[in-house]
Amino acid sequence: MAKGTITRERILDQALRDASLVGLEGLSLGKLAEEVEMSKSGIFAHFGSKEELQKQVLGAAAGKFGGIVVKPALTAPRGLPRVRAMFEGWLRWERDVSVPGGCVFTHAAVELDDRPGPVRDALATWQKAWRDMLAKAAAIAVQEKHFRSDLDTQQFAFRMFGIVFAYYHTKRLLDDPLAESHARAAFESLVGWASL
Amino acid sequence: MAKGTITRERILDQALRDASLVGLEGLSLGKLAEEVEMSKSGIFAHFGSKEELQKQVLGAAAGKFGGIVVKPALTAPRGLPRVRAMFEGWLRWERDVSVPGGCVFTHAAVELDDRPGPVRDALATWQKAWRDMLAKAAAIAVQEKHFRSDLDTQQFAFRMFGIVFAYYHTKRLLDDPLAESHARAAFESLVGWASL
DNA sequence: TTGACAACTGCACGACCGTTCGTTTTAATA
DNA sequence: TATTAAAACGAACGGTCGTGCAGTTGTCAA
Repeated sequence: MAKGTITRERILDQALRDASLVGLEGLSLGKLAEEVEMSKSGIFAHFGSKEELQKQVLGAAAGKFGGIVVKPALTAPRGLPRVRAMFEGWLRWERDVSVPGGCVFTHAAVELDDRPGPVRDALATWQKAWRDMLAKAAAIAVQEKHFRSDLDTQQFAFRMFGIVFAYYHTKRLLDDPLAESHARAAFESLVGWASL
Repeated sequence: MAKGTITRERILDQALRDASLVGLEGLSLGKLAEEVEMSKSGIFAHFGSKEELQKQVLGAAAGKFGGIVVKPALTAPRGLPRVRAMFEGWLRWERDVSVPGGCVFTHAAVELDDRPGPVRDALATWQKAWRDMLAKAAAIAVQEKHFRSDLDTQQFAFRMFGIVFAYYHTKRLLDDPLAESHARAAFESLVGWASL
């Protein structure tokens, strides 16, 4: 692997950690430069603009998310087990060391929902893809007869998002240690609702 | 009313609109000064620090929230009707003209969850108060025998938060026109779960 | 009408922002 | 080892940020 690529990945790893803490807008080239012990212009040269850096941070996050959540879930058996694996993976992702400040997508979603532009577009695309993966997994669970046949799979995905957002909020802002048990209870109830 | 008070309220109204779009960190005294047609230092003099401005913006938001959501809900009959009124008020709040960028609490919650300080503390206090109001309303619904007696009211509040967060995300970032119907469906299902 | 105080302005400050550019160092290649 | 391209640096740019402060304007009571 070329040296430039290695450096770029080190920068992106750190930028991802920063972004999970302060958001994509909060990213600072100067701060980043200190953290990876490079010059500001050296970092800048790798991306050409802050916006490009932000896009690549989102891409890096999507890569990690794929490894931590999506890939393991796809090895789980089709149907309910896979849906469960997605939920468990999602909770795991929120705690992962690569995003010490919590899910960077959640942070970015709130930051960017009123700021049109390519970064927002990229984020919306990732988020829709994940939502549709959840809905698809639910549809497969219907096929496998784990879920009832008249299930609204988009509604199912909507509720799963809700549970994870509430988990994020309850745990991170409210510092409530019961957040995880509340999330699991809500998920089990959701599965029950989908099953019959 | 003293002139200073009137000006301060005009500033806070505009700051609240700004904060709903760009967050509390994104607030800028310079931008605010243009918008209310005052000097930057004139604005600054009213608050003494940006942090104090942020706290007062949260306070102003809490005031509006009280008027738009809490007060109407408390005039609704005890029990399920009041719980419904809270949900409907919450959706109304997200669309209110005073917060064109959506719920300022949601934005601030994500921004501040990793930034300790008095602003974060103030926000967490407001949010816990609202969560506990929801739980209390559910408890009253249990009293009134609208909800089952073994209902976990904190879990109920957790799920209601989840539905509203998912609504916010689906509507604002994903631009999905079905967001509201998904939210209502999820809420009705929640009420069903709590009822028996 | 005058005096006193609140409200507001204008200017300047140091710090940090993203970005540009010419130069120097480092690494790969022949 | 000599050549060449990639990678990183350092200094500077124009701009915005929150903050401080001396001075001007406006308001209201005596």
